Amino acid sequence: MNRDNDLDELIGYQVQSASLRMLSGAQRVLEPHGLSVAKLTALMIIRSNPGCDQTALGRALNINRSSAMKLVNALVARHLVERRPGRDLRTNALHLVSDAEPRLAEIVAELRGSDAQMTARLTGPEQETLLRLLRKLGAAKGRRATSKAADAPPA
Amino acid sequence: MNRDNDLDELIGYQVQSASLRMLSGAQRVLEPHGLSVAKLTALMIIRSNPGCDQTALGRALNINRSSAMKLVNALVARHLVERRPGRDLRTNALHLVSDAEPRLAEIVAELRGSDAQMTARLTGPEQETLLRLLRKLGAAKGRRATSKAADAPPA
DNA sequence: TATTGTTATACTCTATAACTATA
DNA sequence: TATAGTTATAGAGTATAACAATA
Repeated sequence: MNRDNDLDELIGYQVQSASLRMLSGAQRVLEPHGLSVAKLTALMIIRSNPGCDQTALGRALNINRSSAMKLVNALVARHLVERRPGRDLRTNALHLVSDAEPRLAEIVAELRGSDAQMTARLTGPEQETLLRLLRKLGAAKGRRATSKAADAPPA
Repeated sequence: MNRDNDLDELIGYQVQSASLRMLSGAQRVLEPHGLSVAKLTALMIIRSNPGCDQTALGRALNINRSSAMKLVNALVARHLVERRPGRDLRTNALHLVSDAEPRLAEIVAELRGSDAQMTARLTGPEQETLLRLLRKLGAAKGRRATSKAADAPPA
């Protein structure tokens, strides 16, 4: 197949292509654990913000309350997260369960291995440059990616 | 919200984050045209490979026959693509409709504008470097991203 | 009134499996 | 047998809208 393509010159398109390729590696690691990138990100956020509520988690993930609830349901079902009484009677306080921490560490280690494998084509300095440019591309300056989540205005 | 995150050091994670951010810009452009990134990519592939069949299109997009068919249905409904008789009686030959070319050109122009806007934070040389590294990251060497599409073995 | 969690419902994208016609 | 298209069905992820309890 001819892959000639007006889009190849767009950074957004190349980023998206690279993302899809690397995603497959991440999914190979995460699927056996019943996780996805979004779920793993949620776990990281909960770990860094113990006691946060579902709405705040949704805002951080750019999804709405309803979707955040489903995501938390899945993490609770996997015995990774628990809902404790929150700051008032409407609110849940999200916490990692006690043994989630080491499980998370193991998953991240596997992920690092997969990431290293998939970026082996680049030299060390190239990898550093790529990371720096990607971070610069995304460095928030008050603005956030627009989302359709009515319940999830900018964090 | 504290965004501390073990994953931020992973290239795959940064690529994915950047992809999600840039996707929102692309979607703003594509949605009014009833398109998505996958649909636009399909149009590019069909334009570069006039007469290709649906299964080949699916392979190129890493989706299976069934999904490729739905995608083509949507493009036909939008009067962008037509199915003509193929090389044998089982096969469709996919072609852009006659006026799709200028519509495509306009969409790509809009997309270029959106891309430029979203990468304005990087200098010109930085943009070139980023593009080069992303391409190097993805440069196929006989291998392809693994997919779950049973119908879509490597292209 | 506003907010949190929840439920019901729907849409998009993709997958698997089975069927039909053709090769 | 194998292949191309199709159909039916299902699952993941997300959205909107409405409701109850609480603030």
